[in-house]
Amino acid sequence: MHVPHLHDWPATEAAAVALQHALAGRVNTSRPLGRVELIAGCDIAYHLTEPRLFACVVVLRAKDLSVVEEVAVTREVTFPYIPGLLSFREIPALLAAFAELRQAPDAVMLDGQGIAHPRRFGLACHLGLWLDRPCVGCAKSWLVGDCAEPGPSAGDAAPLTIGGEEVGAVVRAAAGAKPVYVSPGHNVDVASATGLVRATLSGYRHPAPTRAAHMAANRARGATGGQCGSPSEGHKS
DNA sequence: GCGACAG
DNA sequence: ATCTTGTCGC
Repeated sequence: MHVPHLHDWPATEAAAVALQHALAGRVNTSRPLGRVELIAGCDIAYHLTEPRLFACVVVLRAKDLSVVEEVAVTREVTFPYIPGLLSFREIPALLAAFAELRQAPDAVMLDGQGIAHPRRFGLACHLGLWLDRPCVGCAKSWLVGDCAEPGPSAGDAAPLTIGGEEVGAVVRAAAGAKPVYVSPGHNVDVASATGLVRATLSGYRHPAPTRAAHMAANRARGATGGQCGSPSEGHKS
């Protein structure tokens, strides 16, 4: 799919924060999600010893959650991990992966926060702006906000708020599993973001799109990234 | 007194 | 994110 240029990449933490403030105002989380036939899940796996990462995008048919396309790319890590600035580390590679996609998905889901972010500009917001497409954040852990423990059953959810404002939901994707933190990234409202996650539950801790992407990313790494041979039988020098 | 920091 | 073995439960 075609990915238009949005901005150049900042090299410093201060510049990145400034860019977040500048772009946050362009995020739209007031619109319900329209028809979703194709949904993309994306994730990244890191090389075990080198500063390199593997970005993967998996497109699923919303109807039956079957995989229709998958693409993986590898890139050099160019930005450090700083809580609140994750997108600057992972988006460049994700964009490269999306650029190789044959079909443009109707919605995107990823591991990370949307507006449930200190500056209301999490990974899902940033990627959503770049792709100019509905994007939902589905993180494995808390970053900001207040919430209650969701019910014990799959699909149970509790609102996630910041200063009284509802920014997302904590969703139990599977009974007996730790909940997931959902928040809209761009071109989706809180209800639709939560609805999309609940509509793609597959019996595991993570919804199908993000789960498939996570596995695909690890597979991509395995082909060239992971260590080879056992630690004890490595070449001696 | 204060204290969750995405991946 | 990544390292890590066995183990408890369906």
